[in-house]
Amino acid sequence: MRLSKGFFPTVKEVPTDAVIPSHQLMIRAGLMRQLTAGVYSFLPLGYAVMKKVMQIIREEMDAIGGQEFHLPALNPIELWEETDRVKAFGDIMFHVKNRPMVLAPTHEEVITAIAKNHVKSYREMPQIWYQIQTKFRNEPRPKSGVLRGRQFTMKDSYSMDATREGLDRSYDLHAEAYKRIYTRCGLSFYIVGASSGAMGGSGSQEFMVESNAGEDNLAVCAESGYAANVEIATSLVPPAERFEANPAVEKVHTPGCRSIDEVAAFLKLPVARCAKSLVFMNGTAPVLVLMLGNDQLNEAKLQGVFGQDIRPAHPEELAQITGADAGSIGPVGLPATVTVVADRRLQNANGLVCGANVNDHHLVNVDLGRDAKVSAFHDLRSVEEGEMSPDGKGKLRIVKGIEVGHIFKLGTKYSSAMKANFLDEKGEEHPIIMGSYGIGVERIVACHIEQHHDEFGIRWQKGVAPYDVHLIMVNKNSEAVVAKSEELYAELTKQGLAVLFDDRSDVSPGFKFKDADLLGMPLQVIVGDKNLKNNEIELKERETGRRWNAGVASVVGDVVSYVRN
RNA sequence: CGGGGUGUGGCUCAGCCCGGUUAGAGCGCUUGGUUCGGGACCAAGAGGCCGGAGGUUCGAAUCCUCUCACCCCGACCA
Repeated sequence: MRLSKGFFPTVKEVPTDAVIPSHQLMIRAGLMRQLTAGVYSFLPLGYAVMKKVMQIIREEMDAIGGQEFHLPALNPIELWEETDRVKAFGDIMFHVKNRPMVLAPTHEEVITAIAKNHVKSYREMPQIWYQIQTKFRNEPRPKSGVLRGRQFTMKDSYSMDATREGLDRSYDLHAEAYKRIYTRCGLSFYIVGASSGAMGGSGSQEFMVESNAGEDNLAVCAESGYAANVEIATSLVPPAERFEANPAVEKVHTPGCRSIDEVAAFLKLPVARCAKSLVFMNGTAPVLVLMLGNDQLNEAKLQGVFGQDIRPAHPEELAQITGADAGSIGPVGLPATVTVVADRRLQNANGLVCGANVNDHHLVNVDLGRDAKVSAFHDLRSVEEGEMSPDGKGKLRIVKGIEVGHIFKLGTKYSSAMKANFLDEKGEEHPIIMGSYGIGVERIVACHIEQHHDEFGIRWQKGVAPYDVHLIMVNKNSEAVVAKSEELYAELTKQGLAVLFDDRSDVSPGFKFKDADLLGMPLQVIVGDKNLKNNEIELKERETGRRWNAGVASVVGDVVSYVRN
């Protein structure tokens, strides 16, 4: 493609609305333009990258036996009522105003509807069905360019198996395919254990790219390779102590002490002797949660125990339930209607300080087994930077990450709800055992830029670069330069390379070099007067900035072998 | 949904507090000329009912009220 003919709207100035590098560069390099919040038009150069990424995905999905579908984005709302996900998605799902229809935010329902009608026997499985299509989600706050949009492209696939073992195989196939996809897309990534959230199901892993622009926090350990979303991450931390002496509970006056630090300082006890109480409402049922010291409660873990509907109690509710305000609440002497759960670190603990359920008073010498009715101990705390990895091999680091893929063992959640059943070899009917596997296509593009750019622009890696080489005709006034540039353009194209040819006659050489660095093709071929007089052509590697000259006679071969590696 | 910020030519912004001729700059664009290896120069041009509606005033980009859009932080996030 000739730059003089094509549509490549580059911009020198950083767009005001873009704050992260990938967003800025996607605008500046003319990959895309925003239409409205969370909705972007892909311009030819950006779409060329999208197509490259989608092709890689397609090849790897096909390689594990995937079959590509094209599914409707417009769905009857009844379909989503069958699985109760109209409610589950809530405001996230776009509803059509003049028909009882919705815009699909994902495709479990449509896939399951097809399977229900056509997959009737264990003999017909396993199946892997996928699509690469636009999804719609009414994100409350779109942000970071294409990283969180209201309309985006997603590859999602669904596996159907007759057995749990089959599901495990399908899941593993996807995990391996995903590793190949991200590697081919030039991303370095973590595979982390994740919470399956509202998708349901038994197991899930996320593929995460480390980035400051990320919205998820990960606990990673370089020594052991441990990596987990902090929503489920664990660490090796000692439990609270158990003391021999176990005196009776005593109520003490603790004026003005609201936080754990204040209470510990006032009583001259270590923070690790304190048990912090938090009150939640599980629907209408109050739940008191105990954490050791200043351990942070992990609400995702709490939701794992009680479900999605649990929420912090309001201040009025606190007083009503416990008789005290936050800071003086505790597990001793609560009404039987209050469920008490505690973090595992508190198991068997005694000698604790807790709120007395009377403002400005605390209890000391509390033995949770003796003095309170703790119904269960769970892992409820958030891990902290610097704690030991659960395998004990090294310290945890907390990093931010961008989710570029998520794989789930769904099980039978959707097949049961929609009665998508099959007959096994004994003639017994069972719901199909499903998996669901997603990849955000735009996120791969944005993450690629996040990981491969510098102050001058993008540095595409070979696998996803929209063009293989950027051919620069430096000086249009030199007939020799023009002729050689045209010749190279024709010849390289003939060799099967995708060539972006800066043949513009109305911009200065400097302008062309800046544009080439901004657009970021892996190799620049620079045809200029001075080198040409010596029968040489300059080559520049964008990644490293390395430059070298090739002889006129060998340059085509050199470029071709560089591109093909 | 809470908190903060911004809307002025295609882009980046000034002007607004303290109302007062024809609303500015740089970049980009058009025309002509010069230039040609790291975002060139000269000259002449085109382009804006200052996000929208209402109000105050002799007079509003500027003050007041409402509203819309976008961005950021938080909440939320299969």
